[in-house]
Amino acid sequence: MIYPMSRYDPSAFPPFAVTVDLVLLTVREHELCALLVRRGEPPFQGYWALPGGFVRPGEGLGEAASRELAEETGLRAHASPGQVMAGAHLEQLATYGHPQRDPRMRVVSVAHLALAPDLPTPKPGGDARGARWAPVSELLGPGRTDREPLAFDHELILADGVERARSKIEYSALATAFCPEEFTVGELRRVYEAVWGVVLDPRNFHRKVTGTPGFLVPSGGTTTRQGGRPAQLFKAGGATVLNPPMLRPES
Amino acid sequence: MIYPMSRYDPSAFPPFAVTVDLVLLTVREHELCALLVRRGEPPFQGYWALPGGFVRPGEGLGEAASRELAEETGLRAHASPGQVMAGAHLEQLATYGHPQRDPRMRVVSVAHLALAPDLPTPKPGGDARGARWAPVSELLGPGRTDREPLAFDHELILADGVERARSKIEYSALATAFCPEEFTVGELRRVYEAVWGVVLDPRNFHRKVTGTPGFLVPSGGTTTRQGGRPAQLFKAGGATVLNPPMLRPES
DNA sequence: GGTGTTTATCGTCAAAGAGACGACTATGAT
DNA sequence: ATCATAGTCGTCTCTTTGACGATAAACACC
Repeated sequence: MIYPMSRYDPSAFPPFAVTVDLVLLTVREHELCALLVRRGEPPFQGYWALPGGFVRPGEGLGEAASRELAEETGLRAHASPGQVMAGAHLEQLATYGHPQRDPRMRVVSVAHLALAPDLPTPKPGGDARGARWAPVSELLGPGRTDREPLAFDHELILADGVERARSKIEYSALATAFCPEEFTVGELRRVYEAVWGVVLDPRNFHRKVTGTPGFLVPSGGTTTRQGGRPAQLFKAGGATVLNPPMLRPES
Repeated sequence: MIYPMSRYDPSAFPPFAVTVDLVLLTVREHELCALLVRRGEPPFQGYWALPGGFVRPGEGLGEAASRELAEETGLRAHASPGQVMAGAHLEQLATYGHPQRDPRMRVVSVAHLALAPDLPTPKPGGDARGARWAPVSELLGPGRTDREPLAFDHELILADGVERARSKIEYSALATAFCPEEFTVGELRRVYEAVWGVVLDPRNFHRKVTGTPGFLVPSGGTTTRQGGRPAQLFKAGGATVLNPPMLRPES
């Protein structure tokens, strides 16, 4: 027995600060982008960072993430089991707790992943600090030694979030979270192309998504906003898992 | 600006206790089992609970989980990116932080998922408390209103861990973590059958796993420990993701 | 030794799905 | 009118799957 009798007494153990950080992704101009905010205080003052903040005393983790999301974007989302509401999807990503990840004290960050459609305001307001949508390729591209690093371990968190999003749109209907309420098959295809960084065959893609039951439901209208022949409009169907999955072309 | 200037000052925010809990799964006698320990102190004194404990001051989350695993089973594992070592796989599962999940104070638990081969000792020693392998079906089965509940929110954590394991053996080579270093195709098939709770066609399964490059590598020998015709022995190959995945029969 | 039982392994066949790509349609731009 | 742009429907082939027959090599029993 190498443990003190107080092993089960939480007050006997050193306190941690708990934060939530948000990997908020969207697709803008055919590129996968993440929301960054500029830090106004040390440490990492002036660095770009993922939006986030401390979990409040009476607040659950998902609640805190949902609140942060609303503060940054005005979007509403529920963090429960990957629920989509008011256009935003929010789910827990992973927790980062390296002892030295914050130089001031022991901080454990519960990162969340949020997927949102392209938002009307390029730089979401509601906060005096600077904020921007940064193309993920500029932040994580290999060999980009010249880029300015993100604060803390946020580059790692971002990479994990992007990887989660990339793999999750394979076997779930989550890609629709990047689209407005009504969208065309072509718009959905461009989401996949942007997130995966590939080009997909429009005909096979069309056959696949329209043939997967519950993925898309026709909403009746058509649109011509992409140019070319008018395209049928769809809404996200009730399906959450895709069986069989969308296949990411092997690179 | 609804935030205090101390928004970025961790010491200005209320402290949390941070624990790691372990969903440690194995396959025993064709059944998926989880390791439970009996609580010796309030709250939930006498209840069965997932093994776990507080994260120490200088310790990372994965480190803490790895230490707990070693304390409970003697197994070594590294939590880094799903690395398998000395027969055990360990990865972060999810974090649970409902404000009232521990009646004493605010505790955030970073749950980890561990997969191990059937261990020699039925009741792992190293700890004075009681411990047992409980079949998952007895803990989570639907409609079992008579079963004794687990401590805290551990039933939820266990359910999430089991679901993660079930889905992860579909598209990764993780099922081999349930097997000893050398194993036969039939033994691997029984792992899938136990975890998924289905029966699989031995011929199609054999074709599938031996045809997936990097999944299995022949180790040269054969064994007859299962009775019947001697079976070829394999070791886990280097592959971590299976493409195409194993398909769970639709129920 | 036979015979049955058990498990492993190979083969065959039909159905489903994926990738490649031709053809046609309906819009706007020039 | 012609062209460019996107969308949609089909066709063909190849791969993979699921169902299942057949054979092989051990052991248990008579």
